[in-house]
Amino acid sequence: MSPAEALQDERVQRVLATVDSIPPGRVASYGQVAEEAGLPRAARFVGSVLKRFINDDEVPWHRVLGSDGTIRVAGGTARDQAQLLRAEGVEVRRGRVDLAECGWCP
DNA sequence: ATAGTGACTTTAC
DNA sequence: GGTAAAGCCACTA
Repeated sequence: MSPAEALQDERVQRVLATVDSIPPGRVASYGQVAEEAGLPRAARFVGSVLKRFINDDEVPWHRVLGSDGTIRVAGGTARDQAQLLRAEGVEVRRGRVDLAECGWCP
């Protein structure tokens, strides 16, 4: 494995680890996750990674939302995300989550 | 190396 | 409270 390859893989691993570290019943924004992962402004990158891992049951991608707690997901995936969040005890209203109540505080 | 793209964020209207 | 534009990072072609 080449160094560069390992590096980009490490970034992904970092993001996944951060998302996995989000406690149940809590949600975090892309920027928040990116910052904790060591990529202060790579919120877009975080989204891209999560998109690739939607089929992965080991990653709680549904706990990651927009900066205002709004679900920035396209398609029917948003409904699944809201449903998953509700199943964890997160109150989802009109495609939105109350960050003041369920926001992740690291 | 250049250009285009994306589940973002912030500021302004 | 929506819509628009610019800025940001990393990836892919």
